[in-house]
Amino acid sequence: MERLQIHIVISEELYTKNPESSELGKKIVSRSIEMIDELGFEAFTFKKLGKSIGSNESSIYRYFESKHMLLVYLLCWYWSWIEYKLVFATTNIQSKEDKLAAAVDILTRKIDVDNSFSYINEVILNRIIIAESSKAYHTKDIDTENEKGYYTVYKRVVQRVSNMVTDLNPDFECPHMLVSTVIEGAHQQRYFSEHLPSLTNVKEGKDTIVKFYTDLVFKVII
Amino acid sequence: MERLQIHIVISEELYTKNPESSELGKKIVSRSIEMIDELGFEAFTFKKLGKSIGSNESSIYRYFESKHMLLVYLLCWYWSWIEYKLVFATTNIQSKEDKLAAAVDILTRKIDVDNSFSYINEVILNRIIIAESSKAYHTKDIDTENEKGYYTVYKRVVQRVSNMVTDLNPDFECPHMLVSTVIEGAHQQRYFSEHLPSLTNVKEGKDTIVKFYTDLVFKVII
DNA sequence: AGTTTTTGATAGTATTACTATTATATTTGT
DNA sequence: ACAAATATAATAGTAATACTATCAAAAACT
Repeated sequence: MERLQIHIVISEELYTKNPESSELGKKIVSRSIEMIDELGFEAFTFKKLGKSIGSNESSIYRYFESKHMLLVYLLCWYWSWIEYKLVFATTNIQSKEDKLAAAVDILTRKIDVDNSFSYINEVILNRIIIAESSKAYHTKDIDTENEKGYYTVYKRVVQRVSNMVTDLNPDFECPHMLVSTVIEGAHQQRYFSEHLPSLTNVKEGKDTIVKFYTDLVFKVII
Repeated sequence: MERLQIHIVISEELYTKNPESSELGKKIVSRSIEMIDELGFEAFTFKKLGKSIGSNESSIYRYFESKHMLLVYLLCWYWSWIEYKLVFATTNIQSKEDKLAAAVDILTRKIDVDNSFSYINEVILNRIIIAESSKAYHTKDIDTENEKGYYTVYKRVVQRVSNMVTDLNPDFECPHMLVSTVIEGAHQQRYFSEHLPSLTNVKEGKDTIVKFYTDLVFKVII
């Protein structure tokens, strides 16, 4: 991908102090991604993180109100990044079909090395999103948090792809449903293929998941 | 539905003492369903449950090793119950299309009152499955737990419906993927329609979700 | 050099997710 | 009816979690 001086801006409501504003902040974000991946979200704590980066628990709380908010921050970062990739990959594509196919590819493909953003490992972040993101919004606070706009970026990604669906078939009644099914389904299938393989049909080598959902989308919207 | 003297049997590995073997055990299960629904899985504790049923924390631990295992138990119960409904609703249907449609209906429909099993409220249990079940298998212990057979029933449900798909189209390559996408997708959409409505297109009254996934299945397997 | 800001260290709190022990009911077998 | 077996309740205790509060030390900026 083209190397640009771009920068992902995260809504102020998601942090207490902007982690991008200091070395410590960036370290918190980058190391937390690794640790959540290693330990799982439940076993991950700010105390362990502090110890691991040679800092203090209390310092981390100055950046993020709670580990829940850190997870929401990571989610938002991830979807902002996907949105950027999505827009980049679909502009200037004339054919509506090709455009939608490119979008589905971005949403369902396995993330491979990407160094656009120095201190964030997108490959690991992608694993976290797959394994842990449902824990962010399956809480009793979802409604107030949604009102505060914590999930705006994700919703915007769904909206963008829904528009491509509607462009192709203006009569299709459930574009959002289709797109969120594809996004969540693809993540789910990646998880299943590793841990509950009998719930899936992933074959070695070729990317069955991308093919399956691309095929699904075009068959459904006809 | 026909009233039968049937009984859902849960694998012994999922409990320390069978909750069906005593009044207290049944109370633990039925009240835990209500409380997890009210408080959410995180805020639900055995101490609160004990207090609420006029029993003691330590007594509950004699039935379930942990609240995680209680959740796994509930999941298993739920899928056993769905499997029973599934088999009941699809036997003796001659047409392969109708059979699959009946199966998809069972998997995606909103649960309404069912009193076959006295002490378990299936409507609330269904809400728990939708909101909390992902927390059961998104843990670092998934692989060992899967080996122990905690998710066998769920996998069997997917297998049964996959067989119906293959019956209709033996060349279709990803029946498991399709079926698990439908099951998880339908749950997800019900949750979204209540909490993140812009990710879905659910309309008042008619059951958009059932229609959407039924349509999807038949279009995809052609 | 002085002030502000940032970080680190320590302590403390309420709660959680348990385990262990002992006492008290309740059930059951004879 | 009574002892023995079993189930339940009450209490205490532990290590860890998810924080908050306070204060001192270090960096950074002016």
